[in-house]
Amino acid sequence: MRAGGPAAPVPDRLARPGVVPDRPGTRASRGRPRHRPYHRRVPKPPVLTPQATDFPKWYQDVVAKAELADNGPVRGTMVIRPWAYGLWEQLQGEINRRIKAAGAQNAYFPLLIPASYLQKEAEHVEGFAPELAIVTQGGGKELEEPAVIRPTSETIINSSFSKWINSYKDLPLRINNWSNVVRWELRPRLFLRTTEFLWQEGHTAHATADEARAYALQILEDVYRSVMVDVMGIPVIPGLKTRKETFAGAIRSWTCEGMMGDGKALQMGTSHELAQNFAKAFDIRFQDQNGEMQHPWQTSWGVSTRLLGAAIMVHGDDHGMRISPRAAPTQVVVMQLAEDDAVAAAARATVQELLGRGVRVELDDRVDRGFGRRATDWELKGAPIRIELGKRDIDKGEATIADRVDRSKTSVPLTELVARTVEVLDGQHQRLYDEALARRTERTVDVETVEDALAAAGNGFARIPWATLGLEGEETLAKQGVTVRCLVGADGSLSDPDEPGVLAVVARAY
RNA sequence: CGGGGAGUGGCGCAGUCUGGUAGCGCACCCGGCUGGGGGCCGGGCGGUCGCAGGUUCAAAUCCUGUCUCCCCGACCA
Repeated sequence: MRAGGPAAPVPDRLARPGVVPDRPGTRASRGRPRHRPYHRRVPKPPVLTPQATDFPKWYQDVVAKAELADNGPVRGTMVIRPWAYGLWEQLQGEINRRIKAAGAQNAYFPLLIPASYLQKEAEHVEGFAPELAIVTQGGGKELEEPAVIRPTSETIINSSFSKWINSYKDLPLRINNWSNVVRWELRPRLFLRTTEFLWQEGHTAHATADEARAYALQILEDVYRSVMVDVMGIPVIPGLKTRKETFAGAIRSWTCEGMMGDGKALQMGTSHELAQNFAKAFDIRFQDQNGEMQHPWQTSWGVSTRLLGAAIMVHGDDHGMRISPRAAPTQVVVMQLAEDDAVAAAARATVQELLGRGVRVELDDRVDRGFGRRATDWELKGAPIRIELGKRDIDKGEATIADRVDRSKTSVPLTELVARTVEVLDGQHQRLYDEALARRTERTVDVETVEDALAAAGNGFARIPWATLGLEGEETLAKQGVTVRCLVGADGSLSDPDEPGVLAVVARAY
């Protein structure tokens, strides 16, 4: 940086390779089509591979320019800014509703956990010990027993479960906790792996192993996959984690894996079968119908603010974020373009009408800012639709609908404005999903050898028979930075590794 | 821990090699013009140069030490 004299001018656009900055510039305004792309055609960006250094750069640019998050003062911590937090709140709402529909209740457990609790489950402590933050002082005095800042809450929640569960009539017990947790990760990345992150963690206890397993899968399907697919518009692969990737203390971990814009995988949510491991460690027992004492069978499951990272990396384009209207904190931004009473009145009326239709709408009347700045800001944030209302429009009895998904603009009569807006809004989710699915399909290949899997993982996902890969193959790949993301049945179903025909999905991952 | 890079107004940087009045862009404030894609003109506010010590008449700049942050990899929601 300092060696070569003045740095080359960097275009103030999001830096993505091969993209000519598309300064809108002059454009003939006469005889323009009613539906038009509003950017000069630019060459498609080259296919980004996981090895390319540009995607992480692009990601960081989006996070900064769309004002999603800042680094906190302590390494790895994150300030979540309003737009990103608004998105999180939307996701929380959708997740919360589904969790409750699945029969779980919300409760809250403490941030601080006695250090000894972590010790009680051998694999669990081994898995988390390296990344614990530990409080050794309180009130100016050395604590008799250090307190761990929760990295996850299995231990403290199960210590309560042991008090709450006595009879088979107390089962199933299904508790969810919205919280923040701290894991001292080696390399933090905003949203994807921060030292502190927000999440929900569900913890349940059941009378039988089958019931516990069914519930873990129910959460995976009805809560996680549903929110990712139906709300965020992100196709995911539900599957089983390999032994190597299983949660510390669980016997099976299920995952929803998503493919990011550069072909890398991201684990977007997990659901674990804990068997009786924690029940034994915390002496949770119930008396069954026959009067026998038994340990319950348990699950735990969680999704975190990492989902926001996925939202950015799956749908983002050269102009910033794109968000499904089902998840967007604001679905429609009504832009008042001129300091003019008629325009202002029309803008306010449009906002009111949209509110009446149940649309999350925001008025942008910052007429003291240049139009370009305002439009670009909303585009970076990925607001699904902008309605542009200026004097020209009003005089003609029209308004402009700007669609963030394909960056098209359409002039519509004011009388049809709200109906057309809702129509466009309704179609956006599917278009985003289809785009992401098409990319994943294009970048997923079936292979038969470890070498081919390794090569293919440079571009996206590779599927290889688990019987062919095996534990050895998994190790070989891992040394090259390629991991088995999950195991799926040949027909895409959830399967056990022992079943014939099971496929391993391998990829590089975040 | 290994490999790179950086600490200079709020943000991004130049200045360091060759010591000598701390600069630029953006942002911000004021006034005006503009307003359909990151606007224009004019006027302003704002800096103990990461920290500590040393050399020197004089240190952002040279020397020694130290701290922190960022990026790439190993760990992981």
